[in-house]
Amino acid sequence: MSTIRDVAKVAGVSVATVSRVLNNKGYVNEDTRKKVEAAIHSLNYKPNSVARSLFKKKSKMIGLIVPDITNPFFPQLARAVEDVTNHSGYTLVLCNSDEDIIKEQEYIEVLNQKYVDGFIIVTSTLKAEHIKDLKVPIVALDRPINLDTPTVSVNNYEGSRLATKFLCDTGCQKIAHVRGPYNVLNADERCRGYLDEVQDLDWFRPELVVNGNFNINKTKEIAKELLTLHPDIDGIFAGNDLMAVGVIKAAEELGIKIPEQLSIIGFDGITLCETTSPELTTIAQPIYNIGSKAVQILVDLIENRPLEQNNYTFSVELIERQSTKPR
Amino acid sequence: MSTIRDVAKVAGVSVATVSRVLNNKGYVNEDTRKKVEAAIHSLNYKPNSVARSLFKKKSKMIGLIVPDITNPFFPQLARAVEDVTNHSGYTLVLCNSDEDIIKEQEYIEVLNQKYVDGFIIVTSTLKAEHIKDLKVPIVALDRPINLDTPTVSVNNYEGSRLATKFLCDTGCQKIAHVRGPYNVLNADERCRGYLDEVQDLDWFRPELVVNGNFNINKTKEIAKELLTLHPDIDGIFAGNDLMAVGVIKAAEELGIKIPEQLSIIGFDGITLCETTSPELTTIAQPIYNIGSKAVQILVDLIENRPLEQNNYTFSVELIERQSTKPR
DNA sequence: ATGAAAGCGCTAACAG
DNA sequence: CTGTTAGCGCTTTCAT
Repeated sequence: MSTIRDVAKVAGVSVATVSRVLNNKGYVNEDTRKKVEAAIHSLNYKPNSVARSLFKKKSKMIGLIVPDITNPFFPQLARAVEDVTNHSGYTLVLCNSDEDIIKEQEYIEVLNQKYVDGFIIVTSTLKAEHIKDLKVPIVALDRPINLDTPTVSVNNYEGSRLATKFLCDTGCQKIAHVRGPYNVLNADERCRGYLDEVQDLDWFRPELVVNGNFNINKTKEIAKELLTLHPDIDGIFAGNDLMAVGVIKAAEELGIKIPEQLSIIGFDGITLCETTSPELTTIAQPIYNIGSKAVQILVDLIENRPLEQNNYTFSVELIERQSTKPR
Repeated sequence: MSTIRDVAKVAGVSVATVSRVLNNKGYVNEDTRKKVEAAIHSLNYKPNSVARSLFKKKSKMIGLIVPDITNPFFPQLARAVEDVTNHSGYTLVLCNSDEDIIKEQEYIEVLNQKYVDGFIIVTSTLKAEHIKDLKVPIVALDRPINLDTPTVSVNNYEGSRLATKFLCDTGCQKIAHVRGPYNVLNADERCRGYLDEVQDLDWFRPELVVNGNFNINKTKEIAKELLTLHPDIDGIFAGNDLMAVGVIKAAEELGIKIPEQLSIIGFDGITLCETTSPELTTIAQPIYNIGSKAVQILVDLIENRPLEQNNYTFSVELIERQSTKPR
């Protein structure tokens, strides 16, 4: 590996001049520039990014922390984030926190040491106090951290009303909700949307809301219980697609026909919806767009461009497939 | 952020001494060590890892390059790799190459600049020539790169014979194979296993092997065609689980009952197998173990411990579910 | 056992 | 327009 000194020597100039042409900064005569470029080329010189980082306290890396890389929603999201990150001239470091605040903090610590330029974080555990000492910008994705932190998410409340209304409109008479974990804001919002849509209807009972914890197997068990206890349930809105799959599994084991006897609708719009039988009707998030927007905002912040807004809320869309009756 | 100088000043010693206690290296008097540790503590000092990297040309990071993070096999693998990486005191940088040799090379280039200590690579495009200049160790995972590069994979050939034999044993009379992309070694091996098992049987025809490219939708289309052309096919071995799902979809659209009329078996053993209806019989790889072993080897290489073997081949296991007839 | 000083490869004043 | 030089924060000889 050749260094800036080697280039300077070959080009017959000083390291400062080489640095200037490298960074397109300051005056440099056209002829010397040519000489330097030739030297760079002939030596196949690449500036050492660690040395650069040490001086600049920047790294051209951004960190993405997600709670569970094995939930297909996050690879799809990460894919979008990676794309835009690369196109913006940065490198993505993808970290999996297991929703564990210790791991989250360790990753933040390590990456911070490495001078990452910013973070995109999906978290329900990290609070304002945990990030207040960070000198680099942060964008909260999917779930807000606090009001000060720029946030990109979708309209979970509207989406869940849409889902619930759709079940009503297609003839469901008793609709249950399998919600995600408490204190995960999107799960709470989706639950609130469901409640606001149905809680004044005469068939409504609080027992129709159960917690599936964003987990297939947990949901399968709890849905079996629910459907056994209330055999007249004919519609279930699951707080995410993973849990909707759990509901399908439960119905299957109980010999309940979908959608004839039971309609199911999920939330997220991951590709998994198309692999189940029946394929899953869902409220689809614009996954690529939210990932992409989060990076754009972060890069704007890193490069000191002012933000137009602090919060971006995307809208969701109902995608009708086979797990619900046609409208 | 305090520096080693601040610590030295507070402790009343030189930076060299601080460095010595930091690294547990060289002689340092017990009392001075205490003083230094106290200073470190009181300043909440953390050594700057970029400065350290610059000097040592190491970074305590390892890079993992996978071809497609949205194929659920890779998140599961990445999860294992991340786990062991962290436990070994390293940080994982997860990169998605889209099977694109340009992106692979860019990632290698960038990470190399950042002094990553080693790479774990899953690739079918990268060849020996592309990595020969790398000074850091590399481990090939899932797919070999060349004979010199330590490789961790599974016995694809045996696994596919096992799958094919199982279809025969459960009464299938005409078995087709949906293979993965050409020149992806595991796809080639799985195809070879199938062929060696059936090509001498009288019903065998070369047209029974079709290419699904490791892709659900591609497979669905091609399987519909195949099953229409050869309605007497009663067993399909798919080269991975994703393609097996494509086959399920195709059968569904054609009104073919699984497993009564058609048995399907996949390969990989990803969790997706349990979300389909019927659930998918598959040849399961020990995903966690292969990821884990790859890291162990890489870390041994990085830390100059000799390798016991250059190649680790794990065995696979048949998991019977609902997409095949019981034995 | 400890300290002074050189240097990892780069950038940015500052001087000329 | 170009060169000299002082760091960025750390590790490691080499003296003492």
